Amino acid sequence: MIDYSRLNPEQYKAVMHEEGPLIILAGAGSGKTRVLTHRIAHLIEECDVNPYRILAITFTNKAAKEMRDRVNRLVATGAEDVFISTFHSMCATFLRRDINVLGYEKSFTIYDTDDQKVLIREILKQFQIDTKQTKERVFINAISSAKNELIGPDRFDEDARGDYTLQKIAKVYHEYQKRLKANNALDFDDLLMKTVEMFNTAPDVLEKYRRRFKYIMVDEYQDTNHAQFVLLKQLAEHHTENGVEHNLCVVGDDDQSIYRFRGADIRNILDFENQYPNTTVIKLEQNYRSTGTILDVANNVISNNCMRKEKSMWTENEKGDAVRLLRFSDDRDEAKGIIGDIRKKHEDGASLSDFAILYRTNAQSRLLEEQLVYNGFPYKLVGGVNFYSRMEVKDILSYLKTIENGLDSLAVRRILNVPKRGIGLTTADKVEAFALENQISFFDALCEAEKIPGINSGTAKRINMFTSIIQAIRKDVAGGMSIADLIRFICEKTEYFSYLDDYSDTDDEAFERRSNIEELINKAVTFEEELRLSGSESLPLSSFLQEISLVADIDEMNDAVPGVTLMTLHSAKGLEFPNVYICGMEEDVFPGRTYESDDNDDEEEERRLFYVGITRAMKTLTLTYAKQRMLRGQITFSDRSRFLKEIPTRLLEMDSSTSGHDYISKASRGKRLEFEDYDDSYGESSFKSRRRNSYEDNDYYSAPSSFDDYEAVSSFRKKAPQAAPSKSFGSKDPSSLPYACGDTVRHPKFGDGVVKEIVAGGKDFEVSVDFPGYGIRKLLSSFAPLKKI
DNA sequence: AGTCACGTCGTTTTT
DNA sequence: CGACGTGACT
Repeated sequence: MIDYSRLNPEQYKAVMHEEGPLIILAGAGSGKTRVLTHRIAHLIEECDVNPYRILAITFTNKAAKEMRDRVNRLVATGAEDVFISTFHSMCATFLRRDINVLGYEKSFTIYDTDDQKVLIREILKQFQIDTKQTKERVFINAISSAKNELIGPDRFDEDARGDYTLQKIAKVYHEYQKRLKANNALDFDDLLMKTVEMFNTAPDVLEKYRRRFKYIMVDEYQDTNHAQFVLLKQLAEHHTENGVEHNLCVVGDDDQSIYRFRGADIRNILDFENQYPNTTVIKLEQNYRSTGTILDVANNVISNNCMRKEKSMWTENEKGDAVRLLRFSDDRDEAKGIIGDIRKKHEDGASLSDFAILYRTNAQSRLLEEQLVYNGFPYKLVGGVNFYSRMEVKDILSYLKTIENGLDSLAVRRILNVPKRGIGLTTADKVEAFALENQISFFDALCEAEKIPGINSGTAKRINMFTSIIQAIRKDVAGGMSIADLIRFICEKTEYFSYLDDYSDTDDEAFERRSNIEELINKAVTFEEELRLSGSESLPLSSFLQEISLVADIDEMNDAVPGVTLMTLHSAKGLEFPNVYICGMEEDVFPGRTYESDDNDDEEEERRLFYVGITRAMKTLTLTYAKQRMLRGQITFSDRSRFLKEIPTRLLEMDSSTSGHDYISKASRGKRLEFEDYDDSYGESSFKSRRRNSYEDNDYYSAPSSFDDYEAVSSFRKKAPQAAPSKSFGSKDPSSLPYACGDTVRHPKFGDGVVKEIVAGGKDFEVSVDFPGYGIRKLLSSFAPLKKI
């Protein structure tokens, strides 16, 4: 029996809704995930629906995992049969089964943005297009948005008539698709577009899914694009003997639509009722997350948008603290101030995991990280350089791809001369030309290297070395080697580690790169274990490659690891934290440059982003800005964000120690701040005194205050996350390790864990450590940056 | 073929 | 400022 007692009347109504289209307009913090999970549970437990016939689509893998866990807790059995997935993974799964109707191999690989860039670059070179005139970005963006609109190269061509630039793009688009197909690869946008295409081409395939999925649920509907809209329309026609029914339930909040830049079409949510007649509309307007004050701020800000469905969020929660607005002289002071503030609260007993610092662009994380490291605070950074796009990881993945699917020329080309084999660019180009001419793949051309004109026997020999390594590995894989062993095998055969040593500038860097490979091996182990447990019959290697090409940064976040969370406002969507800081509240930072046009749409999207940020906060919200900031290498002065003016002053508290003036208490009293009144331009002297004023009175505060100190921090930063290299390298005696069984150790990535077992192997020791939230990890003592604590 | 040094350009945001 | 690509040199 399911417990519905914690649902409010609207939530209950949504949960009980069974047949027919349903749109749930769920404001921030209104418990929409609770509604979705309860609805799934209700269908399974009380309506006797086979879980296998329910499809739930989320925005990220993390959200999907969370949803599955929660459904699991609600229903007795069957939760694992519900198809819970992201749009992209779902499409990849569908395509794996039937993409052959479009003339692709089922073993297709998925190209990430880097691969995309490489391919586009090659094409531009081939066509001798001057990238100074039209930058490659333009091509990538144009192709991507075309695909999101389901416009193929031919349609694009037709539409481009009369426009020189568009025609140029059309030509590139054609070639791009041709090459993708030749490489048996799909890019992210293809996953959606090709699925729609597959359904159009093979109605029987579509019918299979239409019959299967009787109930479809979509989260974050406001961020769907046209392709996703069409895909849903295709899928949601469930045929019964009485005709067609649309058991499509979408959940969204137009105020939280923040992905217009990547094709999200807000009209999908605004027009849903017109698209599906007889739609039931339910609004969830009670907020359970934030204090009254925070919600009040959010409502005030978002009310400045015109393009929105009217709704008003309310809460029964207490009013809580005022929202703080802190001013700093520059970006470094801002970082110091925020971390100092967290430190204060932490010493008063708050857990570091309760804090999140949000910013507009990833570049803003650096100074914050510096301060966190300086203070010795653990932190979790979401975004930035993706783990899977690190050079060494991409290298290994390219080996895996080559072994799995020799058609992916991009992967083959990448590793052809990695580690160095004396096969240069000119040779690779000759091979490519030969492959093109003879209509064979790049790899097959390599196999016939001696036949390629212009390649001497010496070079051909070296090429043969490469191809025979690949073929040797392929043979061993057929013998049923695990992915983890396969990676180790690749590293061994190619002497990859010694290549890394040569390649890296410092020992630290080499160490870091090795650790990343270790980490990849760990991920492979975990993946294969899960795959085995789930009883899936899909091929481990290809599903592994698919899975990792579809992980988002946010998916990698682990809630069990303690620490301050750092991420962009975009990544923060769907999350909540007791204490939230939003930094860089300045014009040209947030909102970012919208100089192109006076387009209100851009401003409104930025405002929604701000709204998303505000509504992440449960207890306290702190907004900060700096008068002066380093922006792409230039010191720039900027004004406060226009959004700050939209917050009534009665809800704000300005820190007088940072402002240096007591403007607020006098100026406020119910009316809005007129920021122009406070011209806070100040000279060097006040800059210094402010600096002193801010935090020096805190006797525990010891962040660097001079440039020299800062230099010390930088070098410290480099070393801090890593433990001293193990002195036991080469030794066989476990007691020479700085830790032993039962000790608690710290890992920069996994946090704290307990050493379970130490086994001597090869040159060093394999240490098993139980990290809460990650499970037991096997690490090599000479690689793993473990530190006893 | 591989290395080094210089120039350029750039920043949203992400599946 | 720093990453990255191009070009000249060994």
